[in-house]
Amino acid sequence: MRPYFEQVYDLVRLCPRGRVTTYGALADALLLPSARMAGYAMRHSFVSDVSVPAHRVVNAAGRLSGADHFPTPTMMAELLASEGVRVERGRVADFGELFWDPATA
DNA sequence: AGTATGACGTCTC
DNA sequence: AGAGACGCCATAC
Repeated sequence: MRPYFEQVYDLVRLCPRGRVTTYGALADALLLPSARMAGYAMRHSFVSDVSVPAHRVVNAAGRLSGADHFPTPTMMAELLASEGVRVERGRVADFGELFWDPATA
């Protein structure tokens, strides 16, 4: 059994460009006991040298809850925007359509 | 070994 | 709609 974080990283890396997923969905797909672990792993991934498209992971409401943890608060939205994801007022506009279910990966 | 801490989720006010 | 309370459980200290 590999470390929790690594499992989360691998799954997030599978997220197609221009799509987004949620912490809860990741937790469910990985059978994580709680969604907090997904977020915790993401935060740790940033301090680690792991390259993970963390900007594609948002909370259940499509909010960019992790934006504050990026080098700059606007970086997350910029990255998403550059992939064709519309971000308005700190949340994904077409979250319902852009949502990518990690369980179907 | 015990306490504190969350890039969450859901309910309540 | 916005804000606060609580449950969740692996890591960090």
